[in-house]
Amino acid sequence: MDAAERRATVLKTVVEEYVRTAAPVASQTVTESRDLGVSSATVRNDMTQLEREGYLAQPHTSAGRIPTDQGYRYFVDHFTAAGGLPVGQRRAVADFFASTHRALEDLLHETSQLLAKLTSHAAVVVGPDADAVRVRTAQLVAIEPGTVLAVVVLGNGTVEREVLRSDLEGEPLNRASAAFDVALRGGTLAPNATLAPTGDTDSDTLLADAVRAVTTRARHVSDHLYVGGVSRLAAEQDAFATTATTARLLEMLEEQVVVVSLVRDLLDHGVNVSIGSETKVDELRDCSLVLAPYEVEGALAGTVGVLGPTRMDYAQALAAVAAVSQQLGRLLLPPS
Amino acid sequence: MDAAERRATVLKTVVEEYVRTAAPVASQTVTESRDLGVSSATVRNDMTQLEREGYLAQPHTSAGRIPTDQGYRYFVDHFTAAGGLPVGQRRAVADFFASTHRALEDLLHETSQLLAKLTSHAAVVVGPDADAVRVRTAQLVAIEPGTVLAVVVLGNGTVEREVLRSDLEGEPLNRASAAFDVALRGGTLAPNATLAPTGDTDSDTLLADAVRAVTTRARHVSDHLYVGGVSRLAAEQDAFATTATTARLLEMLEEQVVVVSLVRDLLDHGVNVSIGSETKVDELRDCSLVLAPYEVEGALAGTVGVLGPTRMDYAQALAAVAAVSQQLGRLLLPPS
DNA sequence: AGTTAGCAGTCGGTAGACTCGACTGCTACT
DNA sequence: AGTAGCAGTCGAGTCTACCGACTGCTAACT
Repeated sequence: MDAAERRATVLKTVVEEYVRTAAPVASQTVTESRDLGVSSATVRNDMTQLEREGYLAQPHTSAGRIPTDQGYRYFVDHFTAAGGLPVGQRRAVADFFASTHRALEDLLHETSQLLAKLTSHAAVVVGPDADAVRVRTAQLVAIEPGTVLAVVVLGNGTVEREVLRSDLEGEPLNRASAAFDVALRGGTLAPNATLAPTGDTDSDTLLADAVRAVTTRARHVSDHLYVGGVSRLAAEQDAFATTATTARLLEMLEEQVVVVSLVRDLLDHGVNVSIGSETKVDELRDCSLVLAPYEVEGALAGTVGVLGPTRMDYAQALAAVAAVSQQLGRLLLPPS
Repeated sequence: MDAAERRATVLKTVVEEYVRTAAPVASQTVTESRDLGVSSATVRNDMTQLEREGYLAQPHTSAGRIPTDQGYRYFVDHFTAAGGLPVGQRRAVADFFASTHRALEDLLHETSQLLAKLTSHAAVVVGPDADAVRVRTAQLVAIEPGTVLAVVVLGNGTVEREVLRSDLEGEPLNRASAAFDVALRGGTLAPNATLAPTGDTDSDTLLADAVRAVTTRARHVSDHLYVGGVSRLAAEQDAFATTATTARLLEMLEEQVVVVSLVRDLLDHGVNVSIGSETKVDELRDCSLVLAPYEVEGALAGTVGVLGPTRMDYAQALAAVAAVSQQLGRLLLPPS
């Protein structure tokens, strides 16, 4: 083992110990927890170099080292190769997805809670970008006198519906419904569908209403963020500076839009783990995001992620998001 | 002003001051903030008596007094008569409900956030008990080959839908749909509807499926708890003993079921304000709930509430829930 | 050159002593 | 019944000293 290799091992050990104990790691702790065949003095030298290179930091002069964001980054990139989930957890995931038969919203919500439970951190589930989901079928149905329901089935299995006011019924409604289907089917819900006039004013009005309602609503729903395990954030308080920090974090999660676009943005750039200040969002300075996309029929359908302090068990989090995203994607496959 | 009357005023002042400053209130503070025409020594005597009677407590010997739960109770029962909301807030509520046109779920969710913003506390919105909502209309619609959508319109304006697998279409589906409507219309979604056989096996199967799916789902949805402003809870940390307390509180809110049944239970007993340990739930020992039911067409449709520390501006919270619940009820009126 | 033992130096955290000041409760007086 | 005044209590803040957990350096060793 040459010197560079040993330093990498020292870094690895520091990260693991720090994640485990939350206390700065001393050189002696390193030599004790792992047989490097060198003394603590040598480790000390390695540590000073790792600090010079930016992988470690010292909270104060006479203390052990803690990893910097860069240190975690190196750890994640080099030491977290595809670990599986422990059997117990793997089973929990399987059970959850086997026993479930819920509407999509509930499923996603409960998935976020499952992930939170698995990792003991907060978890997020983000729906697919509205522009990326294709319409499988669309129609208009009279449900009460004066009330029409617009129903849209999406590629990821969601059924969106929107209540509309209209006195249309019978054959004119059927024509409007057919036109509605033509306008949307196969396309995305981006609000740019061209509407073929049906030749009937009432139908045209209803049609326009329906398309507008459905497109705006779809955008709304697909930008929805499901958050599970927020209580973990409060429990992890000590990792954050002040209670005000936690409050700001919760606020951001409630606003949803920031996190949703952040998650999408990260995945667009192929990033699966974003550590501390790598995430450019100030509120997330002390947090890391571990993400995995889930796919339905080969198409990106959404993202699951874990949100925890930078001091997090990345290997475990990666295994958890991988397992959950895979199972979730399988479950969402239309049972054709 | 006789002695008893003065003591009540002292109690009132202590509550108001403590709510404002979060610091134990000294006898001198009372005489300064309100012209009682007596000296601080007299107030001290009043305070000892109020303490003996259980309305006030001393954190330690040489400190001012803080209200007990019983003290808050007296305050709420005697000094919070029907205050209105300040114009600015009243306007904010009106604007919110005027500009909104959303699906019910989103509306309730955003209502909880509105209420949180108004009061600077966490807010909850609880849907109506599933057993209390009547079905306005129900039907089955083919949306894709092999897929049928069960649509149920409820008395409070909700539209529930459930995706079912069935190859039924055309006339047999229409018959099943009619039977579905007959089975549910006018009744509640309690899972006890009697199903009249249609004489066709496939139809009967679908019908049974649909009824089962809809009843279980409705129960699920109506037990849903919308929580807004959780970040406020974190910000109010100092009111709670430890960060662990906050975490437990958040956990409970995430579980939903405890809070939902608690809220329903309280309202069933005509309680609008539940203070600290009056709420028998341990996690809520330091919290108060201020509730107001909202009604649609004279029937109880749900509840809005504020969840904050016992040290809360009750008058303001009461005004806020009253304004919001009233407007929400009005908005949910079917625009007939 | 890399490694090591040993030792001096740094600094956070804790414990104890002390003071300050914010209150109360009591007593004696009006 | 109400008040003034005073003694007494106790939390909170400050200061000091000290311990101990580490490091960084130096000099010796392989």
